[in-house]
Amino acid sequence: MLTIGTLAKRTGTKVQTIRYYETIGLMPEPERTEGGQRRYGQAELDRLSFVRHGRQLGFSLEAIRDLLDLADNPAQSCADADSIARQQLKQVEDRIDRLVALRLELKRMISECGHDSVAQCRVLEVLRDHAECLTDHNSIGG
Amino acid sequence: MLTIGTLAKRTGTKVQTIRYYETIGLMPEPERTEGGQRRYGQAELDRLSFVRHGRQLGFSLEAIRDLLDLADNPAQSCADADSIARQQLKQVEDRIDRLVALRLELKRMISECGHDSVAQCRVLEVLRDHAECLTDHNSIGG
DNA sequence: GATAATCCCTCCAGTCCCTGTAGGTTCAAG
DNA sequence: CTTGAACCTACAGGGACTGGAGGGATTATC
Repeated sequence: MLTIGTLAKRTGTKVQTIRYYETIGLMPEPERTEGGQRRYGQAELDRLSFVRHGRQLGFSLEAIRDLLDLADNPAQSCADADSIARQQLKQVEDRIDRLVALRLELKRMISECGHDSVAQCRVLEVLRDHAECLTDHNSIGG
Repeated sequence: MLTIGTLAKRTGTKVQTIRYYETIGLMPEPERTEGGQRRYGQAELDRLSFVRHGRQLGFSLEAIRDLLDLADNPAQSCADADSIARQQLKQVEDRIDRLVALRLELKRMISECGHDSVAQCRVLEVLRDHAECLTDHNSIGG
């Protein structure tokens, strides 16, 4: 029987976040001690690990909820899970592309800077000048 | 003289977002027509492009504000801008690493799935089983 | 068995970065 | 001059947490 703090540490989650997951129905209401404190078992540890891992991988809580629903009703086909994964893969590749472009830009900014002299600092120009060519009207993320 | 809608289109921003940037002081209060509608010029287009580009590249509004402050006071050294860029680069590389790991995971999930049969669908197991090894107690981002 | 440190509880407000809606006004085209 | 799109303000909501106040429970130590 794990306390909420232990569960938090084991999964790299904040205690409040676990309680938040409970309020939105992503985590079940756990057992309580006589004093009213939450106690968790292996099932909850697994489930929270799943959630956290999904979040770290960029899934929205909504997508994670869908996957958990699939897990809770294993009699269904995995086509749904597959399509969720495919959708996610696209977004992930998009993000990687943009971040790689950013990395390049930042490296160039840093290499062109570092002279401690305004005349040679092009950080701001770089960011401004490339604004239009890179505007792709996509959502920024979040 | 550009309307807010035109500015929005040119920069891939929503109209409300531009007004929001104004309320938080990231964009200046623009000229108005007699009727009270906002009209923008090249300076605002540049500034907003800068902001959006920064956002697309993963900068927080706070970091962007810092950079804009530097741009507004060009008499300072660029050491500050440089350190902002360096900090950002680290975060970007972190995110890339995590996303690349995710991509791999997702690809494996998809390749192992697609059989439309529960017995062979390992999506959920993959996500759960790898939860602990990848827990790194880092912030998830945002 | 008392005490102190640490953890836990609820409730609620705040953060970040927008996004959407309601109800009304202005502008440009035909 | 009328229509319809675009604009205005003001405010609520959303996603995913995060932090704090004020108080109770548990555990380790003396």
